[in-house]
Amino acid sequence: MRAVPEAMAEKLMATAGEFVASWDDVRIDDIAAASGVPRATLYYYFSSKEDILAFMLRRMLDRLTEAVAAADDADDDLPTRLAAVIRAQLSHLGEYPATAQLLISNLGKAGKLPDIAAAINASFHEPVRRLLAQGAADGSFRSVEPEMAATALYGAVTIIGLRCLLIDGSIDVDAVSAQIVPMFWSGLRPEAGA
Amino acid sequence: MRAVPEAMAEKLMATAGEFVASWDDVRIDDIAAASGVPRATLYYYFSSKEDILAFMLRRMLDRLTEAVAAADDADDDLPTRLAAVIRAQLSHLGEYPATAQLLISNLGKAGKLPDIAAAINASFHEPVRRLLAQGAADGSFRSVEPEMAATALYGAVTIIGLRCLLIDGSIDVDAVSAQIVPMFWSGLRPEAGA
DNA sequence: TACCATCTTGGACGTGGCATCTAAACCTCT
DNA sequence: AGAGGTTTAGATGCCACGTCCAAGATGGTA
Repeated sequence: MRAVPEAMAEKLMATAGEFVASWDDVRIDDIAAASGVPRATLYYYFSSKEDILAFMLRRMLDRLTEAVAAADDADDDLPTRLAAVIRAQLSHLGEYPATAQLLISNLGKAGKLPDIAAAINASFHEPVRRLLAQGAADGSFRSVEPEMAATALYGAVTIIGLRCLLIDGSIDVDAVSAQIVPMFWSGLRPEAGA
Repeated sequence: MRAVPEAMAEKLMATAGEFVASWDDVRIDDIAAASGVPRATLYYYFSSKEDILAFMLRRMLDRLTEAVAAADDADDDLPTRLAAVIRAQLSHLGEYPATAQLLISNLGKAGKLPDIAAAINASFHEPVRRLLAQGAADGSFRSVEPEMAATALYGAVTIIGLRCLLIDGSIDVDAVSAQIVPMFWSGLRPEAGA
């Protein structure tokens, strides 16, 4: 597989919004027209339509992985770090709404590609799992099974982000964080003093 | 659209497992062969391949809606009812793993069908939202925004269920519930007395 | 400049799967 | 027995994907 030129990658990512409706209904010619990259050129770099999708998803997830890593400051305490990671994930979903929706809408195809599945894990699941495991060990968090708790958080954050995108068209990261982080922190149990 | 005979519906649901790999890679002829329903007959009842998928998803979701409604006993207190609803959802995912995965893998296609989206809402989101709203009003739950909290729970439960199916091949409802219900209830905050 | 490898692109083409159509059975009533 | 709905096999049209080719552009090197 040839290395995709940066200019072309940008053109593709910029037009991802056109394809959100339904990947199956998008023809290769549509992708060519929307991105300005001729069809023959697309096939020079990509082996199939699915390969184009995989490229866009991988690129989006790689950026997310970086953004999450950058947001996680090892100097802070664990609850702060967890909140920062969740914020970064939400914020990234809001920044690349089209590719994010593309990812969710095509989990089936994405799941078949091992590297995409690994990228999802690296961006969403693994950072959270690590923080939870650390926190369970040093008492910063209640002792929960890190694996399952991480999955729960991943599911909650992703679906909430997606729902915001579908309903509002964008994500108000501050407002959403303010809602959900305390919920993760304190649960649904009523305040003792209330 | 003609009413699908019950026998045929059962045949289709029974063979859903064959199609999990990737709906796109399944040909109409494969569906015919696997289910024993001839191709021409399929087209007598369904207008397209997508329509067959929609039918299976709708049927699965309708059953889930019923199962959740049946599990929710209005005589119990709200935390118990919420736990029961979550159990029912998990249990149903485990009972129909093939269709459940089919649903998640094809959210994109499902999203195009408004009635499927409504059915997802009716099965997963709405029952939880109602309980949370009630609980916030009468003090059984901490006062959270029911809309967002319901989405969070829906995301967490669904993704956890799916992950169990992918990794273990089945869902141990008791074990999973025992893990996540306390987590939803008490959050990640360490026990005061710990 | 001349040359070569790589990239870029338009257009023609083969293939395979979806969906349609037809017509022949096959019920199940009345 | 006749009418109206159902079930089915097979032929066909169509459309999108992916392949191929041949001609130009580009850029580095002798």
